[in-house]
Amino acid sequence: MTEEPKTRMTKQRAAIVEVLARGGFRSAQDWHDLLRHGGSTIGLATVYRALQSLADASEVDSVLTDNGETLYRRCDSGSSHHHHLRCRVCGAAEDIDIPTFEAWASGVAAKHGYAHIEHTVELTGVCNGCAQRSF
Amino acid sequence: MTEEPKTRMTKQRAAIVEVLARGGFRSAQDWHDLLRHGGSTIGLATVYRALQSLADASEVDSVLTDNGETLYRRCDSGSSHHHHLRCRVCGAAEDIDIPTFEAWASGVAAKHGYAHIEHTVELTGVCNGCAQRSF
DNA sequence: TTATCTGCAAACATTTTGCAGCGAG
DNA sequence: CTCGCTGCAAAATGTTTGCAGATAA
Repeated sequence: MTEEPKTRMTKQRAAIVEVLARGGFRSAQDWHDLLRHGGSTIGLATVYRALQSLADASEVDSVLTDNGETLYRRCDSGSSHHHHLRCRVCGAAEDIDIPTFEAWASGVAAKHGYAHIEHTVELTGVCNGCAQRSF
Repeated sequence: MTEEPKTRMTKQRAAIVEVLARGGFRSAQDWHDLLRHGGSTIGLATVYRALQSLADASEVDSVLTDNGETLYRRCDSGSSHHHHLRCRVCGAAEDIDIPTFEAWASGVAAKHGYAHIEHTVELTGVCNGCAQRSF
């Protein structure tokens, strides 16, 4: 039988969930720094493992930056598939809807004879606040 | 003064351009394997450096996979900004047009007060041929 | 000639894994 | 008591860099 191990709520995992609650996209290492900074002695590997399992459980979103780092962010649980508009300067992110995009993607795929489509859409920019600060 | 070094057409660079000509997205290491397989004794670092400089010169496209690898492909020179529909199985890729996407992206960005927008759109699937082969 | 390119190996950065002990259930 | 979780350090991966010698222009 295929039996999934059940997740235990440890102090470390709780700490991770807590810092994640403050929102924003950060790399695993950044979250780790944040935790240590807050007094935790949690290990980096543990953070990676926890973020991985949380991502599997769809409790965090993960996106890939241009330089190959993975960023994680607490996911609005219950909310289904969506995308983000992220500020390159301050890391803030808005959840955005793609009303026509999903349909469009399937359409293009079908037209080319492709099946099992997956898509990555990442929008980045400079938010209002950061724009005023920089220019 | 800022003086850009000018590119020399060496045997290795020519070999790289040649294998790139067969099309498809491949990782730097895959291109390297392909070259060695074809009798070249080119070094991996050279392949990385060449792909980098070709990418700077917009002669190759590069995309980032989910597992952090960078894939490179000869770019249809002259053709402007576009996106791809790539087969996860055989690596084939179609250039696709996004008529409404660019406009939509700017719209969403404006609505949220974001400027200097950049976007990444990557579609992957299983192409007709591979689908028949697998199922 | 001479500045760029090359191959090699070592350096890097990020993420994953092995292992012995800890601790939630 | 069990079995998953933890921290540490070591391994793995993908990419970049330093250097001495080769080579295009």
